[in-house]
Amino acid sequence: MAGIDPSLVRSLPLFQKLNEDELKNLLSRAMLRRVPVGEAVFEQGQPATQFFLLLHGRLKVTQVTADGQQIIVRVVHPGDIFGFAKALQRTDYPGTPTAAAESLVICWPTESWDILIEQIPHLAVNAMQTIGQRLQEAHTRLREMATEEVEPRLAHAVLRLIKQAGKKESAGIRIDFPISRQDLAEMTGTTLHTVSRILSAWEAQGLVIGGRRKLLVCDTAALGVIAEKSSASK
Amino acid sequence: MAGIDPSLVRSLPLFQKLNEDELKNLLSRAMLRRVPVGEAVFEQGQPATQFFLLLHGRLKVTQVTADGQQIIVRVVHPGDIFGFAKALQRTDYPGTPTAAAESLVICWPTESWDILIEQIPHLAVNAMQTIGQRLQEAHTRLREMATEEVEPRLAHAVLRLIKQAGKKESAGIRIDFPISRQDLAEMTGTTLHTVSRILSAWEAQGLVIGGRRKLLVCDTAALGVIAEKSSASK
DNA sequence: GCCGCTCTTTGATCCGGATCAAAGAGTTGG
DNA sequence: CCAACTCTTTGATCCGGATCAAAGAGCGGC
Repeated sequence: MAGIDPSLVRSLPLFQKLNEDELKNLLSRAMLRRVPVGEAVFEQGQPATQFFLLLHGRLKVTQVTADGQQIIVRVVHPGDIFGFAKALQRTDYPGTPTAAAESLVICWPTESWDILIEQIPHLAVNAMQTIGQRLQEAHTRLREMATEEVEPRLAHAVLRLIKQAGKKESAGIRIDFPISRQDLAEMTGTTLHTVSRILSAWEAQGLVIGGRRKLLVCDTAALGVIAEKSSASK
Repeated sequence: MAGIDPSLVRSLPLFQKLNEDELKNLLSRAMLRRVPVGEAVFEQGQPATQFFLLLHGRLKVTQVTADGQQIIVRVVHPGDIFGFAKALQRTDYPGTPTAAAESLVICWPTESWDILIEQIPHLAVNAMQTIGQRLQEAHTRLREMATEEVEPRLAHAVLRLIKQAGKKESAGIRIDFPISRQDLAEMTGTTLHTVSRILSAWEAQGLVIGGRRKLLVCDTAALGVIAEKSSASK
């Protein structure tokens, strides 16, 4: 009913294989929603009534503990589907996706999931791969958290962000959305103080250029070395 | 060809809905394999040529880093499918499942995955849910690693093991497979020394009864309190 | 342009838990 | 029943990074 323009999503790999009618049908069930910076698409613990696709912008997915501690479990990039709790046999959302930049999402009611899967078998495969990749990233981060010190962990996190959201500039590669020291701390399991100190040190060595909610990486290779350096120097 | 007895798997929820012929067809493509204690079903990094179902026993899935550090990513319990890298768009196995107890697994060649999915749509749903649960567990552990101190983390890990592999006994609930202090350390991101100290303290308080590769939990509730205690005492 | 806010930087101190070291305790095989 | 492992316990020391504290710095609003 909303009548989302098919051209908005035509370029996404997920929909590449659909014909005009299928795409129209798909979009007829959906709604478009703008999410201003700082606003959450939904809240952790709420009943999962919709699932989503990010068109533009960037979302940070956070989880909070009972005592108010927060971590960033992942970043949602344009083209990613998210909030499909239904497929995971959940009735509520496990985290809160907050707009780090002005964002635009497509929403479907959860009831549509089964119908969509049936119409687009490719969607099921895609969803499975998506979850699979997230699982691998989660395991990688777990291993990092368990075995590495803070500096290599931060280097890994920054390299991942560059790979997922890097934008080439003359001076280096910029992380293409606003990210604070606090955010980086919540992604690596440390404090903003420690992140700040490390980034200052990197900046002194010319590896990165910092700034308020900004980060520009000048020497990717050097970061890679830091990321791989083992804590055992022997 | 191998002719696995259908009665072996009939009780598993995964196969409940199949009729006799479907089950026979399914098993005709599979092989049965015994895995003695300490042996790996496959090795991290090997090309994924098969996927598996654990019938009996228990497997610890480990990942090693370049510099030889190891962590336990998860434990595979009877009835779980594992090693289905194909579904995740991987060509090699991301971890090494080692038998913690004498185990029995069913193996299918990866080529069978697509055929099986087609014949048992339920299998796809099941696989998706399985990965979904693992993802949630991974995120939970990430949050714990990032925000909690060692003692609550260990308590959470033990409680999870009890839920997944607990066996009621007169004196409490036993973790139903051999698990060492080193294993617990690799599950919680600490050292065997610290695990040993904490378990000793718990034993002194009557919460658990330890032993060589053994653990019996007497007071689940008290462990729950430890697990939830916030590091901030204010 | 100046005020107030949020975010970042840097210094000083402290502590949880890693590391180093070595002695118990079960278990297996000869 | 003893020897040789492997696994666990416990003590002593040390240090990475958390915590506490406070001073910059960029940015938006009026």
